[in-house]
Amino acid sequence: MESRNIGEGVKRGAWSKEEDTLLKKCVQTYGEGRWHLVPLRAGLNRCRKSCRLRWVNYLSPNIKKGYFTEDEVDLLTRLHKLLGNRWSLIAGRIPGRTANDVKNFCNTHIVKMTSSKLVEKTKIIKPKPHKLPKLAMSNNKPIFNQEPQPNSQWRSIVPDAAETNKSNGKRLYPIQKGSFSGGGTIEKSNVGDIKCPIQTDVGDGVTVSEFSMGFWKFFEFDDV
DNA sequence: AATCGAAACAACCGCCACCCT
DNA sequence: CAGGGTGGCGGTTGTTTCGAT
Repeated sequence: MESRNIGEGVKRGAWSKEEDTLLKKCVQTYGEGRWHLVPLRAGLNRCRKSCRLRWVNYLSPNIKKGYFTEDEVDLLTRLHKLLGNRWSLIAGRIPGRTANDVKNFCNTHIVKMTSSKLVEKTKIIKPKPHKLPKLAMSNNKPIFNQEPQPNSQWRSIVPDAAETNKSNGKRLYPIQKGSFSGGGTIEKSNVGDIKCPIQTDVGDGVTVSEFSMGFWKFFEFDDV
């Protein structure tokens, strides 16, 4: 790939080893974030976005390189069916893989698979009414970070990981299953089948749609 | 060995949400 | 509250690599 200098003299195109070294040193010294300061701190003639992208997709020590394993493909396929093109969200559930990796993989494999006649169309099962223990509510909103009840089925609510479902604007709250301790590596043995959404009346006129996949459980609140 | 098309990978762009002033 | 700056995301494009002919 040729390097191009366009516009304000900021370098574009492929990164050299020297640039990688400068960026690595900078992030190791100052930490991730504050990307607008990185070009200055690192002495790089690159824009903030380019620096961030290079680190996130290539230089970060957490990145797993190489082919996707069978388990990863299996998990990725399930997550893509559930979440659609939410690449960063999917990548967050597959240790070591970046959103760009996931996106590239899906663009070359999953799109092909779903357009193939070899793959059966996913059967859509209509949600069924389902009663769950009533959630603690305040002003028609669920209260998070509550202590798990002795007999509660779910615990470790993760409000920081809440996402907005772009198709309907509702909020998705991932909740970790109580039988699994911690948020460690996803193993195939921990990942069960994706279940169809279940609608639950939690009281106060609030309906919750529930998805579950392995030790992750998603609640989608109709009132937000 | 050369050529060509497909696949894989890397990077850019535009947009949007959030935060701060 | 409004506006600007920043970070992050998804879509897209460009380049490289690989495999078949």
